[in-house]
Amino acid sequence: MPNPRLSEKRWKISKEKEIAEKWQAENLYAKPTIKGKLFVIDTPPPYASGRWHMGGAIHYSQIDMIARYWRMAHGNTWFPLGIDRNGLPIEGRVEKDYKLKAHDTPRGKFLELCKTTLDKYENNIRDVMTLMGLSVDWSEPYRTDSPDYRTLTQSTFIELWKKGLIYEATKPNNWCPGCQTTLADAEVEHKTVHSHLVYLKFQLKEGGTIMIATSRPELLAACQAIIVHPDDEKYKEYQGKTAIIPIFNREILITPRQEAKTDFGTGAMMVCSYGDVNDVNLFRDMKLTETIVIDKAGKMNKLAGKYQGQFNLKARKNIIEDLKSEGFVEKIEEIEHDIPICWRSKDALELISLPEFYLKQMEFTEKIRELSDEIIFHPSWMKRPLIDWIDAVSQDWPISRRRFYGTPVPIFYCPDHGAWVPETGKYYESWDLVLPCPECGKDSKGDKRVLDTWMDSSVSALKVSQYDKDKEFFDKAFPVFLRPQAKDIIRTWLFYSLLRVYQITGEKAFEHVWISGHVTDTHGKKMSKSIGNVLYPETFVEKYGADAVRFQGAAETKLGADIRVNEERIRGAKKFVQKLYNVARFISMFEKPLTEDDSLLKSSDKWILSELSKVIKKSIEGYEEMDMFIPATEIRNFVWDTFAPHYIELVKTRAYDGDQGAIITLNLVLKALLKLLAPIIPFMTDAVYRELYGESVHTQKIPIVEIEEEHPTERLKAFNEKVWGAKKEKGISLKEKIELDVPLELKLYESDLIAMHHLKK
RNA sequence: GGGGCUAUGGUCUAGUGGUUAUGACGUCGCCCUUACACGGCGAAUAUCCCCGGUUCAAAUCCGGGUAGCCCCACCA
Repeated sequence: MPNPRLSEKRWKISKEKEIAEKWQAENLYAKPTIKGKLFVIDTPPPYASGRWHMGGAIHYSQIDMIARYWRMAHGNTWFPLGIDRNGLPIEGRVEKDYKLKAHDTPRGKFLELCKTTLDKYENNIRDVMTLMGLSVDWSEPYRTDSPDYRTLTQSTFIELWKKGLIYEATKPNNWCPGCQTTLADAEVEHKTVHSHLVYLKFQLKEGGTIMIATSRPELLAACQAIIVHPDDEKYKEYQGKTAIIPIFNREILITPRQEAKTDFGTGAMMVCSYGDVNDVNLFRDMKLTETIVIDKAGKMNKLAGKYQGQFNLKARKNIIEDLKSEGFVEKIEEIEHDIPICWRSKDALELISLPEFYLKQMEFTEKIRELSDEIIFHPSWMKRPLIDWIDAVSQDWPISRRRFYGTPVPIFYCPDHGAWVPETGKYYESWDLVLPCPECGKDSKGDKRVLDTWMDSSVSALKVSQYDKDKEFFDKAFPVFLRPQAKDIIRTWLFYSLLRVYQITGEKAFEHVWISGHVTDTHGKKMSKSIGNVLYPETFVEKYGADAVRFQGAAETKLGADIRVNEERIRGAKKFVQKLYNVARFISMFEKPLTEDDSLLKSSDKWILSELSKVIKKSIEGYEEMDMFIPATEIRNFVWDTFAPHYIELVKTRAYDGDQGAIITLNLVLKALLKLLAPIIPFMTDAVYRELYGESVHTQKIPIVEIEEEHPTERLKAFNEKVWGAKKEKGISLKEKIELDVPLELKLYESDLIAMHHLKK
């Protein structure tokens, strides 16, 4: 056996590290210089508030596959990186890690702790990204908490303020008692809880009683009306009468309103500030006076009388007891209903009125729907959740947060001239800053609040396209080629990005949007620390290599579906990487062919090349749809089911004899396979390509279809299987001779078949 | 209450009108055939969720269910 040029018998996964370093040294993934259209990827800036698990590793590997393919197929691709560092998650992490409360800690000190903690997690993310072989350009990562990035956020704020799209208003909004801040609707999740529906008798001033059902009896003190449906015969005579609130003995009016449903509870409903959004609307429409009885910590305030100081759940329990003992309770039903909770802390939300800044979005929803029709979604049905959310948007976006680690609201207050905004293009640490009023020069203090972190990340498309830095680059890069992201942030990151970028540029932010499912554990369960099913990438990379982890990430499920991490499958992927290496090693035994002259090719050679052409075509189609499942499985099946067992066996003898046709073909196929798989398994393919062909595979062009001929592939395979079966049946070894005729339709390949099977006539 | 996705051998999965229904893992035989035993050859294992319909023909199209996951929605 001749010496293979690939000397190592096995592919050593420890080589992945060397290769990654080589990529760095050669600066392979640098920002393209400007010529023609630029393909910029609006990489999701990972949030640096915790150790990265398999979810991040696989998600970003998939994005990397798109980036690598696009670079090889279309050139001019830039895969930058940002790190998201603003907002609640890091504050929560710091409060937990250091066992303190942000509101009780000096602001400067707290911000410093956030920074250090962020750096720690950011390093972990970078390590994992390097480990996974991401082809990001590390040279200029942006951080959303850097003065540079925050300048962009503030400048866009100032622009929109001047356009009149931002205003301050006091209206009831989602309040998280745990995080001590207002939240946007997009940050609200729902949870089903067991609760009680309490039927209460209200005395009427005019005599008699009316019964209402409520799940929030602790809000009785805030009750301002009872409504009944205008057509409800049961309550016709009650309309306009006055009821007396139990315990608090305040008088309220019974009013007919369409909103009351005759078939729920008793048909009569109390309206309090604020049990839910329905109440908010009724207060507004009926011009009721709001009475807030729950404070910002979630405790009852002094308006709640004897219940003051109790958390609302506790107060609810107590008031039910009191109502019972005073004979107001008719009955109590067990119910299940959904309550709004905070996306971060999972605390139950209250509706509280506070002055906040709002960004107008109601008047833009129609436009965003139109823009979304101009964007190609991968997969197409993922547009649905976005449209659903657009339809669900019901109020403007509250963008100010009563928190600390965020971009400060760039608003200053002159004692004489009121709120004003400074010039764009600079960073303002407003909470710690006093500026002279542009009108009168008087000291103007900055606002103490910060912006919703989505105000920062929603302009990432502008950041990566150099909107604020490089006009020439921006013109070539905008709208941004691709927004890849996970499905759980459609209503936040995707929606807000489309909104904000449109408000600034008047255009769609992206040409393509690629949305992936969740990465789950082996059983399809979301990974979570409390369940204890969290898997970390380092373990798998160490055992099977990043190539194998990536391959399973590509070959596991189709576009948009959830991805299950499965160790068995990663092991299977490792086998495939090894199999391909073995094929390459076999081919490397023969001297590199001097020409690629196709007049030297035999029928068998043309057969495998036309099979290869089909695989290339299908793979490219898959890659263009950004669905790596297609190339991964197509190529895998081709290598394992066609190329290795049939073609290689067919031409082995010829190749050992030094036949150029066979050797040229083997190399052509190998090169094509390495290139086609390079986006998915970048390490092994690069090592082999460099060793055999002297260049990096990642700087190659994706191959195009070369030969298309009709060949009886299935019959060829069937014949081989027939011979193997026959030898097996006779109990003879494969190298023994056997008497069999080559069928007529396979005459073209007769000489190879005879040599392969040791046929005799 | 509305919507999306999914439903195929023990497990996972391919398959958008005609196939002996793919492949992987696992199981069971046989084999170190000069790239590969992390391999090769072969075997067993499927009422293609249920009920109707369209069609010469349905896993595949249509209607209606059921189950799981997810999203949206003010049932007090």
